[in-house]
Amino acid sequence: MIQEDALERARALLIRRYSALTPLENADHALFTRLGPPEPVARGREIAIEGMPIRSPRFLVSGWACRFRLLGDGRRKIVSFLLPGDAIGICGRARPLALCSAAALTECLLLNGSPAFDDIWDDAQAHPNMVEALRLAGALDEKLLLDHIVRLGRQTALERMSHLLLELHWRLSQVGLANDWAFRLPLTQELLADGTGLSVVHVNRTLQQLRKAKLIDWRQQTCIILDPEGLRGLGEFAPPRLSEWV
Amino acid sequence: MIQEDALERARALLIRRYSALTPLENADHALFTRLGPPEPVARGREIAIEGMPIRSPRFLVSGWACRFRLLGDGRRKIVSFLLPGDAIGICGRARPLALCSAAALTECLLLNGSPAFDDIWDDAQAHPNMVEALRLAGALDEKLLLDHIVRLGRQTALERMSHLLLELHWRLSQVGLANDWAFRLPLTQELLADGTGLSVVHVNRTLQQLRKAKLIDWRQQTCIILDPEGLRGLGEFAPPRLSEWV
DNA sequence: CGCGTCCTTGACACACGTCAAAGAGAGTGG
DNA sequence: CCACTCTCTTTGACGTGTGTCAAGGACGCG
Repeated sequence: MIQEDALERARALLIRRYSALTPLENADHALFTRLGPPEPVARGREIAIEGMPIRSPRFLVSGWACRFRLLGDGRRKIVSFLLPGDAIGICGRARPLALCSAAALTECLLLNGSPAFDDIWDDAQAHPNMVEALRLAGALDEKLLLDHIVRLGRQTALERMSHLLLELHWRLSQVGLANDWAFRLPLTQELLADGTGLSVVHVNRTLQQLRKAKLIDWRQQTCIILDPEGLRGLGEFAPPRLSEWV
Repeated sequence: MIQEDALERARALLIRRYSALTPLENADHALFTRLGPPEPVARGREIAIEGMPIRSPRFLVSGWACRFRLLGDGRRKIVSFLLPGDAIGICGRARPLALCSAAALTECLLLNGSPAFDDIWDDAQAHPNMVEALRLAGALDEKLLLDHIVRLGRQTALERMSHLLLELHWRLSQVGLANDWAFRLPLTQELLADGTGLSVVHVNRTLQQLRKAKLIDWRQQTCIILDPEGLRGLGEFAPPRLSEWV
């Protein structure tokens, strides 16, 4: 059954993602078989609403989403992009109010994490590695937020774009969604603008600049980083030192 | 003894800060008597260094500090300001690598939190409220980071400054360091620039604009918010809904 | 008094935003 | 298979918010 097949791939992806953070055991792998029913979300649909209680912990297993905030006059800022393998609404047993909204940018598939998390919080001793992996995932999220702040506060358009592309590539490669330096980037320039704090027009020009400089190639939702070193020189993106994060 | 006196005030401040997040019991209050020796830090001195292991959990009990990142060419971005009552390096028992550097902006006093945290993590059941307060403090930190991202990505200089001033005022008022709408703001304009992602010159002009509009007054390190409503209209700062954060 | 740090100003440059309109593709329906 | 529409990208012209440079104050401090 295609449904089963998708679920199997989702589990493999989650295991890959969290194993990269800290080695997991069979007991941990088993957690991923205990995920709730898959929930497909259509593009544009909201996944969370700022100020409303978080529903339940979920894993994004396919598609792209984002967390965002709106200002009174309609200006929008994308706070972070959510990629396959990312968790949504993990905060122990608590169900606090969402700090920002989240929405699907493409067709998405979510898995309810409640059963697994009930197991984990019921007996944290039984899953020390999984608890550690979740802690590291949280630290990684924070690192990305800090990167984002530096990007917005002190980098030029060209640098921001380079940095963001390198970040996205690194994250996708962690879950096997990058072929070498090529990856699917299903974002419109408007979304990139809201992500980088630029205007659409300027995003367009910045991308053209990167293309003309032969640093990247981007056609039909596929981005290829042609010159990783060159791009790094601009963006100063440093992947997290996972192996040393204890 | 003056030392003892300062310690007593520090404890009261911490209790006030964390009680505001969730009601604490006597057992929790007792934790704050178990804090390590006070560590004074001179202005400009580093408190943490990006990429180095975090030393131990500490509480900032007086003075201002900040977390920051540096870019290759010396550009600096202040990621967040640390105010009295804020914790530094809390992440369970783990001692991961610091995600960014931190430095004292004024003379600071830190208290080592290790003894108290050992108690807490040894037996989390014994201090449910304190654990909850720490979780909320973490959520609050994240909220502030998200605010910061929106500020940098989608607000003008005038809006950013208004937002930041309202945030600082709210945080200081939580620990009793604001007299109504007046508070001590021991920052140079250069630091405000690194905090808002602007240049020093533009910070200067922005502040003058706020002053001319009779929204604020700022002299000798004392800031007075003359027109809270006006400032809020610009900055759109919304204090966290603590009472509803469950 | 002289020095350092910080604030303030003015003139100027430019990165980026805004506005408007014209392509380019992907679907859709006839 | 051709309009037709929609969304998204691309371009040009132009405006402006913010940065940069450079110099001069103001103030505290030794």
